Amino acid sequence: MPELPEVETVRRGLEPVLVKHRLIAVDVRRTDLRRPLPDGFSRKLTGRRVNRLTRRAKYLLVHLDDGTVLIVHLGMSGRVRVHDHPAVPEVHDHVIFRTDAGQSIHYCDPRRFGLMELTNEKNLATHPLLVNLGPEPQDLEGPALAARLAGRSGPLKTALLDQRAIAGLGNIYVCEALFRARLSPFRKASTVWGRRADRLSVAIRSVLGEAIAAGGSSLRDHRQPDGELGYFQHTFAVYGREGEPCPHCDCGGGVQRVSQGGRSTFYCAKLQS
DNA sequence: ACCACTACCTGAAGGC
DNA sequence: TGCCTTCAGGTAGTGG
Repeated sequence: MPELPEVETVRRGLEPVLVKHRLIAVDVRRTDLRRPLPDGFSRKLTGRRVNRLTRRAKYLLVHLDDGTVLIVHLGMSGRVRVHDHPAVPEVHDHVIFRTDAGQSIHYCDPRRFGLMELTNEKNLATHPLLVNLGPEPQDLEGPALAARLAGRSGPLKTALLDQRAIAGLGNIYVCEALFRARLSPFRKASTVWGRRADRLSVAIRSVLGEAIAAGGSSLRDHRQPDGELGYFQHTFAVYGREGEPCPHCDCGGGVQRVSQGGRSTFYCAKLQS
């Protein structure tokens, strides 16, 4: 689930739970996420107060009162659940944070592609995980987007997934943005400039903005023991809709699915060029 | 510098 | 019911 809008939704959901609160316990149940949790993870976080919660691309950043910054990535299957009272951990709840307000935050990640790292404010900007990230999509108007795509001979789809070019998009929102912009996923990335780049920029920002707004409306689900995130997918135009009629034309072929770089691309062959 | 491909790990879904 | 294959929102490492 976690692309930029989902991480932003998690950030907003956790803000009232964490900010200005103290971590009174950090229980590590598994250390082997995508990379091992740092040494002394629990000790370094326990007792700290959370000053701010920010986001960079798909990374969640927890800023603590001693200058420590906890970097969290949700990988493919990372989820966060807030419990108002201590709760029995589920199988894939790998890290549990407890706050001085009595709430517990369970970090759940079945595939363990997520990660947690510790750094500090001083080294945050140059941290290896963050230093090569491209700009946030919200900051990229057409010309700036074109500049990020210039010189790239590979397909547009692949370029948009490259976090060094533009940071925060994943497979779903790339498909959706390309459909909105009426651009072919196979088009050479460097051919997107001028009006096409304007269109793509608007499409990216609108699809992310709408997804965040939809996520925001379901934040209360975080609080509920059985609450699942799952809302915006009902509004996908093409993602996961292979074989269904194209929502904006009657091309007959409907939504197609192909594999690009090992990932599924959903698109309409007639509308997107 | 870029690109295609693979690996990491578990679970869900579909075919037989 | 069960076994097998395929696929899934991410990133990083390899070799061409």
